[in-house]
Amino acid sequence: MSERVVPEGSRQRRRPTKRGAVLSEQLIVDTALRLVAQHGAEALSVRRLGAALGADPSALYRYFRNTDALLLAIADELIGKAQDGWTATGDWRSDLRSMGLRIHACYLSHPQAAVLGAYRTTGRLHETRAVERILGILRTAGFPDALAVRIYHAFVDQALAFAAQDAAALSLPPAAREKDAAVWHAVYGKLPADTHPHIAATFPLLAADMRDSGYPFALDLMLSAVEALRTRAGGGS
Amino acid sequence: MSERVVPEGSRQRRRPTKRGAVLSEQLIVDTALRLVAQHGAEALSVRRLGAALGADPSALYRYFRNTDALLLAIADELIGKAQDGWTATGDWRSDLRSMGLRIHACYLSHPQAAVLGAYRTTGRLHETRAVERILGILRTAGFPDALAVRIYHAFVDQALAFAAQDAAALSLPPAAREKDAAVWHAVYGKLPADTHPHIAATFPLLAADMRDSGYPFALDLMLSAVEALRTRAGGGS
DNA sequence: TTTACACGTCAATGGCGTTGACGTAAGGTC
DNA sequence: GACCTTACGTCAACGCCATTGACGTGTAAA
Repeated sequence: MSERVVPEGSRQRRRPTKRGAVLSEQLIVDTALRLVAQHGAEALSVRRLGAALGADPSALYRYFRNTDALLLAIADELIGKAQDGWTATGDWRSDLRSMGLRIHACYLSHPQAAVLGAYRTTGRLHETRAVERILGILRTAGFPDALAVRIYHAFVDQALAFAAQDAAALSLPPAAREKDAAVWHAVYGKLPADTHPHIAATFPLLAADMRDSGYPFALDLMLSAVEALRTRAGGGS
Repeated sequence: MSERVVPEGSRQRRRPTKRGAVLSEQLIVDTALRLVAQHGAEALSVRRLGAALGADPSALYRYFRNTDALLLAIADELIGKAQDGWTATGDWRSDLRSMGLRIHACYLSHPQAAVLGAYRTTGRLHETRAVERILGILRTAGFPDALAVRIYHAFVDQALAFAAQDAAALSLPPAAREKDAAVWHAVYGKLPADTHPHIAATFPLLAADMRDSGYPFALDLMLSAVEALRTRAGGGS
């Protein structure tokens, strides 16, 4: 069997579907994002996507080898959205900080899609750009290569992991989400001090703190530690 | 339709299956964990689990309302396993460190369950015990309550987020996982220095570092930052 | 105008979770 | 031991899923 997928660049014969849609990689990814935004991650199937596009489901296999390839394309689109309009200030700490918060915020604004792609390596355009930028921030700041790489890895994984985690919680079915939230008061608020003294002693603080994401504080902790490493490693400024 | 599931406590008629197995909630959860451990995440389906138990797949619906309930039961088992045999040394930093690494490692050994359970608040026994322990470590170390709570939150979310993230990557179908790994060499190794100078300059380091989880280093960074906070906040020792 | 083939369509395969109906054997009662 | 109730294992079916090979049509190049 010869390859079914034709790379987007060398595509020339575009033929409308029965229902008049003219397909393209971009149209498919956009439609998929819209589908997920409107009906949740579980609404994303080849069959439904085909229906939303006005095409036979199997037509998608002319554009993506399988659903996994499609997922990667969607994930990369998200990474791109997160970086749109970002510019470096030259201060490594605030640059990393803004980059991290942007990734987190962007993924949270497309929670269902984030869940699907946050742990993938796409190797696509937007991803390589992000990698290059973050590595650039660190190396320009004077971190030696080996250290810059380790920090890059920890930083990126942390941003994506928190983003995926918070996105996943956001995209639970409303019933399950409310029930999970209620557990804090229903269970933790009622634990007796003799069996759970530390929870009992801090409960109001705990319940308040757990309502928001732990990411911003975790990010600042990481950046502080990195700053300490930098001065010790002999950086200046 | 009356409820199909009978709570485990009030179960009295145990009837062997055709192939001689006597089912129970515990046996099902254990078998599911074994299935995942032996044959990978994709081996966990109701039909295969039924086969592994020597029972008709639909028999499971006498014990769990649906697969989600089954997966939550499995996840709860995981929280317990992560803490089994853990004891405090009294040194807050190494206690937090071992707790974080345990959670991470335990979740990674059952990826499928970890993915589903890591962002849920169950409020069940094992979970409250873990919360109490971690808060205890921090408060005993002298952190004031408000700070202890913020650190607790960042620490736990980070451990669970990384665990879920790495577990998700692990539970990809083998084909996709290998492809993601291969991308590092196929794409990042071939980026030219004029468009991606930082990636080109650090590629061997990058490819090597990305093979492992970023969590241990991220955890150490967090602990270092916390230690700095503690001395500044006026703790002793 | 002709020709080649890209690509949308169709039909089929084998997997999945889940459900309603059914009968059998287990347990309680006498 | 006989009888009843019903829990629960089994069967068959439904509708979903991703994926694939064959087919034919319309497009674009020659």
